[in-house]
Amino acid sequence: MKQTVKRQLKEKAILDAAEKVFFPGGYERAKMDEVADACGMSKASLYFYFKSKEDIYMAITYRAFQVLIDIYYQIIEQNRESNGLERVKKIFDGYATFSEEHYHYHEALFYYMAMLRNGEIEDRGLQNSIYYKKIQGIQNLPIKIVVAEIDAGKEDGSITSKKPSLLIYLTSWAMIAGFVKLSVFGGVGKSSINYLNLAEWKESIFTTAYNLLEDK
Amino acid sequence: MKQTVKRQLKEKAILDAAEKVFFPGGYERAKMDEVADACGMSKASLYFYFKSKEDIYMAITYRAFQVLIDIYYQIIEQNRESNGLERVKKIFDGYATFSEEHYHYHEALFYYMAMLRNGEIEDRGLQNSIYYKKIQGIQNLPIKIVVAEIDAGKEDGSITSKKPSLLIYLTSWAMIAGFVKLSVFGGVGKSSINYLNLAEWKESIFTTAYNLLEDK
Amino acid sequence: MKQTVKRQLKEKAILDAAEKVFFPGGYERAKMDEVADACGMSKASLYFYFKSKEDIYMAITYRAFQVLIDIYYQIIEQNRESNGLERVKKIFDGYATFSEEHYHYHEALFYYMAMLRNGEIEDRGLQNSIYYKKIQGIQNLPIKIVVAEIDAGKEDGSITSKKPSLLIYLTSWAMIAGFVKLSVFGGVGKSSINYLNLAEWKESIFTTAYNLLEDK
Amino acid sequence: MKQTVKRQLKEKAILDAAEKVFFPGGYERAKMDEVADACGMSKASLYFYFKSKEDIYMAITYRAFQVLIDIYYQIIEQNRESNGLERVKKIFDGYATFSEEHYHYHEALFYYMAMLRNGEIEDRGLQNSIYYKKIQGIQNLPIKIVVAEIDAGKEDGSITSKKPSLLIYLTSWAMIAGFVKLSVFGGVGKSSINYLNLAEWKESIFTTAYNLLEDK
DNA sequence: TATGAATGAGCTTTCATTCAT
DNA sequence: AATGAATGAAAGCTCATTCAT
Repeated sequence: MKQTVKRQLKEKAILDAAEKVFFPGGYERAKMDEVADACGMSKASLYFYFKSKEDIYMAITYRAFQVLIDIYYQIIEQNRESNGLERVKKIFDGYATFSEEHYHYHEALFYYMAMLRNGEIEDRGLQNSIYYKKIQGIQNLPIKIVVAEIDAGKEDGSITSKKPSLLIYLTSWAMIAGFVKLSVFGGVGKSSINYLNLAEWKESIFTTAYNLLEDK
Repeated sequence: MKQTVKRQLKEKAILDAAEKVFFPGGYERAKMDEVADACGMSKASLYFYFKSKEDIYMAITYRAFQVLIDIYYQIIEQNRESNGLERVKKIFDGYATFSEEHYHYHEALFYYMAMLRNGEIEDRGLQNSIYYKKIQGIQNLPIKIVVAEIDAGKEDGSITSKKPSLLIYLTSWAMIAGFVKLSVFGGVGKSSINYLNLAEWKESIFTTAYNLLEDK
Repeated sequence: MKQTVKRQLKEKAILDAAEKVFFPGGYERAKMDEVADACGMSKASLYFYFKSKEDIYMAITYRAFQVLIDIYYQIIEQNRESNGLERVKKIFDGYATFSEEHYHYHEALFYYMAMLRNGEIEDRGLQNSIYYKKIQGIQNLPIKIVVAEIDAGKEDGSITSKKPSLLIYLTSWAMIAGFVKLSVFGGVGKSSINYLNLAEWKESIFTTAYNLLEDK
Repeated sequence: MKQTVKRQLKEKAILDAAEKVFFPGGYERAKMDEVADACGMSKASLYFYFKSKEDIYMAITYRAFQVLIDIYYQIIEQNRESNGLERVKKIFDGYATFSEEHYHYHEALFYYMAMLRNGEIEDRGLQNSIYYKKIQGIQNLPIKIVVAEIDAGKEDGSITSKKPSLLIYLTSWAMIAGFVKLSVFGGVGKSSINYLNLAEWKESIFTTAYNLLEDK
């Protein structure tokens, strides 16, 4: 039992280091040497705990899913008393917070989805990665959870929209994810026309998302 | 003069090939050898026309901006008679079409923006790339163009929203871009909950975007 | 005493496993991990019982010598009544059987002799291997035994050849060993010219070998 | 044309170097770094001329076949006037010379045959090696050539043996190959019993081989 | 005794880039 | 203008061996 704990601690240390190394420059540009340095182990040790570089990346992606799912569950837990509408709004806020505070996890999620789309999982021989399998087990949870909450809101009457719950969620997700990706532009733009009050924009995004729940 | 034309033709050939090579697997995974093969030149020749691999990528990104801007201009041209609202709606449609038909350009645009955000331009010594400079000259145009049209719509009374035009555009862009990125999920999902009618979703996205113009 | 027995049992288990792992692909391609797996021990344990990978190989080579010598002794024992000629013939048969049934031991013997030739024993720091020393003690026995039998045959008149006994043995050994190595060709060849009846060939080999004993 | 010549020269240089590096310690122990050093090129250049380490080895093996075949052809050419028996005897001598003077080629031939036997060609992804394909084209030639000469000898009456020609050749080959492998023992043995006059032994080997042609 | 963990030192191979012609 | 050839500098991964417990 102790062994297992120790091992998990080490794996965590590696993943923590890997995140630091992988995210600034992207997966491809990161080097295993750097990961090893970053966690004070030898490169060979990395391979004792993980099968390959890609395996580490899959483990991080798994974390990304876990973190998002945890956030969702927590929000639901903490708003047990509220109605569905309130909970779903909080969830939207939660996603925005997640993608701002854990921008790299957000990226990892999208990177993973792109891999799914392109069929790269098999190209890269990832079918056997334990972490890929773990991800498969939970990759639909974020959607499932929120859709269930939207449904609950419809049931308790707080959400009046007639749109399919899945459609509501995905549209909101798209909007918020797009916002996160683009928000860089509000800050980067230097010409007057580009100037945008980020806070104001964000508020607008959320208003629009909330509106979806009310079928306006 | 002839020389220049010839050179441009070669450059075009290289970029056409590079697009085919770069996009399926991403910039990092693409190899100059493949680009050379794809355009029937020697690797060394590539370096006669472009300074580096990244330079080629910048040239492609420049193309991406050009293509989008062209689409916008064309739409405006072809709808000179309509009012601002109609033109802006067409522009939204145009962006969706662009990102579906030229998915790789869409990606290139976002890749470029990510580089801006992370300050990687300098990290990778791209400040001197001619194409980077060219991009700088037009990178704000897409926004400028659309914002101008929204303003026109407000002027001619067809757009009633009180929101800042930039905000309207960016929010719509975010939504549509997010949709494009996520639409994979509608197709990938196999469980019943994940099943989503893509056309329906898209319609919903556009309705929401259009609504932004009317301040509902 | 018990300890020693236990230890010997473990060593045997390791060597059994090592043989299975070493031979299909050769010594260099075999991995200690595989040996460990094959005998259900940890890699580290291997190093408790043997000094190194090469040491294990030396131990196997020692086994190879032992097995061959045992076969010789047994044949002699079982043919105590026969004359020298008969015993030597049986020994030749025995060698063929040995090299067919224990092909890997046969290979090990030759691998060892190649190492002797190239002076690799010292190159690889094997002088101190206990098993190398053990081998040194018996490496000449196979020759000695058979030469003695040939001499006996000459003495009892059953072997009429005037050739030196050592020469007779080595020539026969060469022939049979060469046959074993080449017999693959009889089977591999697909063109009609390559077709060879292996049994017929083997018989011819033995006839030739037997003839050596009769000085034809 | 000049280009091709130059390239062939370089390839030759690499193979010459590789032989020096590969043979003393064996293929597995050799390092590409050493090969590069030995021919004064960069390691990367090696990969410009050859696809992989194994490819180089296949090229060397191809050489081995070529050298042996050349020797056979030369002997036949130079003994056009003699009868079949004489030519075949000379060929036997030729093989012995080949395997003594080019011991490493001799080894390469056997290494290759072992690979065929074990089906390692496919295991190691060698099916696509150009040199593997080249080898396939000539691997049966040595046998074919000699068998044809034995047949010729039977025709002209100089070879009286009734044995199948293939069998005669393979038996002789086995004997001589075995001799080459074992001859180390004549030199290595230190005890009196091991002392063997190599020349005498060799003579005996050849006498035996020659006898095969006369069906004694 | 036994082993999970750790690692130094390599390994083959890759690739963007440059050079010589 | 074009390219075959060359290469420096990695990169990911491996493995026999050792250490700590």
